Amino acid sequence: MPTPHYGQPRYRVIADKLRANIEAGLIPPGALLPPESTLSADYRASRGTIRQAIAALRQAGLVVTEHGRGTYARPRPLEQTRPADTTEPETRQRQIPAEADLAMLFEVRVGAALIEQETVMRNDGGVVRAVVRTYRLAD
Amino acid sequence: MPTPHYGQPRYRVIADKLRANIEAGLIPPGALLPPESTLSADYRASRGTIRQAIAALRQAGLVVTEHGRGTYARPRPLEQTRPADTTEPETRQRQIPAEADLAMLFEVRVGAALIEQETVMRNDGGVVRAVVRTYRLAD
DNA sequence: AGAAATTTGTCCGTATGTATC
DNA sequence: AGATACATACGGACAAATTTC
Repeated sequence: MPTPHYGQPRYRVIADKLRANIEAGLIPPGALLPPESTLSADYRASRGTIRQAIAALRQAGLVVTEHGRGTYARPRPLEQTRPADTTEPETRQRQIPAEADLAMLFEVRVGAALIEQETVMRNDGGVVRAVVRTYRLAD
Repeated sequence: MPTPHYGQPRYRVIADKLRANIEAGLIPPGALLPPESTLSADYRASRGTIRQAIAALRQAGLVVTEHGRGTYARPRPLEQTRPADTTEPETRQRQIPAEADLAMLFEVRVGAALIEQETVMRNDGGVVRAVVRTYRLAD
């Protein structure tokens, strides 16, 4: 068999099928995907091609892979309820005692009161993109 | 040659060397990198390994690749122009293992690699006004 | 315009290393 | 310690896009 990739390459096709299975709930969020060896047999593709497909899903944020363990479907493609809320950053504020590193920067004693403001930014899928923590003196 | 990847895998080492060459200006911005076949000979690595290294640079946004044409160094990653302005925020970036709280937010296991970017903002007198720490997933 | 050469893209098979169970 | 599963690396082959002659 040569390597004809008319239209879409095989790894793309396989990635799309896996994506469909995940989004359809056939592979529930948090569950392990079948191991690469099984997928290789199922889709009649080499392991390298399967890995390429999984890499595409990983880059799309649909799965996470852990060495020696497996590849998990991402918890929550979701939404529903709340129309525009998903892109809105969540912010929370609290008072904390200064750790050594922050105390040094602010030139206060360790344990001095600081205000920590934490903002969590997520993408449309609800996956955390970044966490921003801002520290100021309490006063 | 077997496959010993003690410490760092070969593709990582190669990627780092290429990155150094780019950032040192040895490969000027916008210029073509040597073709994969040449890199393969230069670094005594298979083409697949070279492609892995380039993929890492591409993901890092340092290069762009075009089918049939080649891989270009990206115009300007960052830095230069340091006007010694004391009120300018100082930013520093490093990789850290995820603490429990951040691991939970990012949905990774404790100890996973995170990028922490810390910016220290001072007033005219040099007193720290605020510290902003931004966390993202490494890679 | 067309053919050849160049260069990246895809795919396979195999072997071995490393992490987890 | 053994089995399972992902990671790295090699080599070869052919496809597809671009450039060159």
